[in-house]
Amino acid sequence: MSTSAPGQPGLRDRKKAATRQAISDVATRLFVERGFENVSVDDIASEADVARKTVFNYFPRKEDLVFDREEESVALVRHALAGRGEQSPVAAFQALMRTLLEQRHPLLRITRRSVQFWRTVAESPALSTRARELQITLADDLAAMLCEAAHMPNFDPDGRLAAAMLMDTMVIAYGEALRIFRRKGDTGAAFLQVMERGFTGVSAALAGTPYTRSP
Amino acid sequence: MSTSAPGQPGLRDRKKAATRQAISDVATRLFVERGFENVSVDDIASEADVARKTVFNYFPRKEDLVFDREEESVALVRHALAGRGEQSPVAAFQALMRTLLEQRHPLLRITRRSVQFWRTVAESPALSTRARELQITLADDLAAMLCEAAHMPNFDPDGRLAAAMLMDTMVIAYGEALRIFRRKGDTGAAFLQVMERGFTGVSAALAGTPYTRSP
DNA sequence: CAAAAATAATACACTCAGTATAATATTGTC
DNA sequence: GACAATATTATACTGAGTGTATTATTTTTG
Repeated sequence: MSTSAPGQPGLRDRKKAATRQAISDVATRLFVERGFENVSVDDIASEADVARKTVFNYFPRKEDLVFDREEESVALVRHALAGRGEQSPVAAFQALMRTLLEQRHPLLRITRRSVQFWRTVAESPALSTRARELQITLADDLAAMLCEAAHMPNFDPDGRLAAAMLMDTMVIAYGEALRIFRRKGDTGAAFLQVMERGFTGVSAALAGTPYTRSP
Repeated sequence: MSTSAPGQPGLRDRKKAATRQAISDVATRLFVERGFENVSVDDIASEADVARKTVFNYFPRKEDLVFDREEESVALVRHALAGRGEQSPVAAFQALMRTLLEQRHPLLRITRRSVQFWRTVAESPALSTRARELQITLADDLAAMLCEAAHMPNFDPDGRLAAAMLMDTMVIAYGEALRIFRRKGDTGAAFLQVMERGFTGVSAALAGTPYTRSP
């Protein structure tokens, strides 16, 4: 059997990716059809023609079948903070979010799919809990990045406060945008309004700290 | 057998309270001794000389054996908002927290016991998750109370934003106070400093809304 | 006081998530 | 083709949480 070109994924890796995708697809379909709580990992495994253990192999927790790409948000923010030039850490974060919103980036854009996704999440206690856990993780990561950018130790309460408030702002703004979208079919200026209100508060809270000073 | 005076708890209720307390005590002891994850509900049941089902009867989830009195905080805030006089809802909340801190109220006071309690929580993923869930619940309750006090619908994003930011502020201030206490044996002004910074931000964020206007 | 109604506690059996381990099948490498 | 690496599977286990029917105890009522 011929080996593929170096750097290209081999047969094994392609099969792994396919298996993972197959499991994920089956799970998504079943969750939408019957709700997260009414689908067991056994159901997913047998429907995907795979051993139960294989499911846990790719997705350590059942909830991971739903949430499996939080890293990209972290990467976006990290990149923005790294190349923020003369901006303060907090201002850089805010500028990034304004840009993402302006450009209708997938991360913040509301679509029928995202509405359905978050409805599924809202209907499941386990998924709601997991979503909040992920928010905490993101806030922790954001806090660490803000602290580093501001040359402060990463337990600094001001950094944690900034991160938590920024995260709340985005989550609540997104939630309001979802709500408006459900009623009117588009989000109007709701997202931006809530977001700017939150940003005002964060800027005021952190005024006079390294988080709002240029480097 | 004679019936007790009306209004007084009867034998049945006293036994219930005793059983509940006994289970809770055993659980607390075992959790401190061996850690939350290393104690099964079976362990607690047999040590407390009670059926496994009885434990779940009183404490539907294992985590409830650790967190079992969040209502009193809600009651405190509700009472303060109800009798706030000419203060705005946000100002009333802030005034309440300043008072509690000033008076070294058990809810905010840091002691060796609370340090150990939160250490136990921090060492257990399940308990940390549960603590976060409770924070969400409290924030939701607070949001509902703020919205009602401001005569706004309870899905109002401004109310949710205010509640989330106030809750974050308290949690982070408390966490910082815990940290300082562990290092220096008292909390100094850390709690107040973080708290006031957060309050500044919340007031700025909600400026011009019903949440910061007198009724 | 005795019988009946109410309910706390128990016994038992079950589902499901998640883990551990050893065996088997498949792929990559020489 | 042989051998090493690893993905998958079979099997069995722990532990949380639920459902149900039964027993024991308390309260109420006649």
